Amino acid sequence: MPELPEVETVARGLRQAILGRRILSVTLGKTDFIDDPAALEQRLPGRQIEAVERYGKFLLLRLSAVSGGTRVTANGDGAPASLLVHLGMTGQIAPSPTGQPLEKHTHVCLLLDDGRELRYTDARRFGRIAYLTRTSLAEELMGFGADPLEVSKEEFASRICVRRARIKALLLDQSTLRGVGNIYADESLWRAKIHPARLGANLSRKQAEKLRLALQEILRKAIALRGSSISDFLDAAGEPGEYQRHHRAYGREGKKCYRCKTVIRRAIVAGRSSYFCPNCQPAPRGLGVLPLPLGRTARKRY
DNA sequence: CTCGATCCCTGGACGC
DNA sequence: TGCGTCCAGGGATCGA
Repeated sequence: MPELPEVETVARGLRQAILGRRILSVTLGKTDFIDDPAALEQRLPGRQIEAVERYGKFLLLRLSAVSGGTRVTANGDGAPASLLVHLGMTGQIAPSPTGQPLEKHTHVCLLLDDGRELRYTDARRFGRIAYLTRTSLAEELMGFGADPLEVSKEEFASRICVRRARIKALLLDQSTLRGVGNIYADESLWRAKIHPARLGANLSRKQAEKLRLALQEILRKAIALRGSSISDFLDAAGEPGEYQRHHRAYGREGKKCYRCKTVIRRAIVAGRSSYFCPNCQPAPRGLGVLPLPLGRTARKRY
């Protein structure tokens, strides 16, 4: 489940591997997760990969203008462009030697000028790929929230402490913060000792700041360890991450809290499985019941 | 504004 | 062994 640290890991790997390469041709498999498949086939060949950036959970491949002969036409066809890639749940992107058998669920192959292929595989196709011009990229990036690694104390508080939504929902909301997913939301809430069902507006400034610092420390450590590999995350070199060994809440239902030995619980908050310590992360007042993961009717009082 | 429900999709886990 | 069912989850969308 690629979140900010995993996508950052992939971006760093790609930067090492494909920066400066030119795209010669495009081969597509299933395209139902690609915004405009024809645009990939027609607009990518001839462009050089000039930069690999991360924006929230998106990878952004900055592409040169089309070189050689082709002029930038009035509608901007040859102008610099970019390829936006979201890995969804199971997306992987990595260069392979041409001729190596295709992994199952390979849906995009970009033939590069060094003889390798940049391949995108995605079993569930929850990912997204889009060819974007300067204008459509700008539109795409509007509406994203703050970078959690850069956000200031003041901006974080102003985005969280005025909201009536649950803090778990706010952390997951890409228009509030960009890049946080289920794992790092739960980990940062555990570290900051905040229950996932608390409302943003009910957090004190001090708690919000504690959460911001916890989130930043966790994201930095996770990047240093090249992300969390839960089921199938692999970086651009095909290597798993290490941060899953440091999880304190996520995936630990029924196990003891590292701080207080209380059994970690799981409940559905903001529509997602949420792991928390019911002792360290006290439930907000008035929270009667939270749905449990199994069954629509099964409910439990906290 | 915020909520839950629904859909997308496949592989893995689990029950029988 | 094999089949059916449930479940994971990021994001879009829609109605309450």
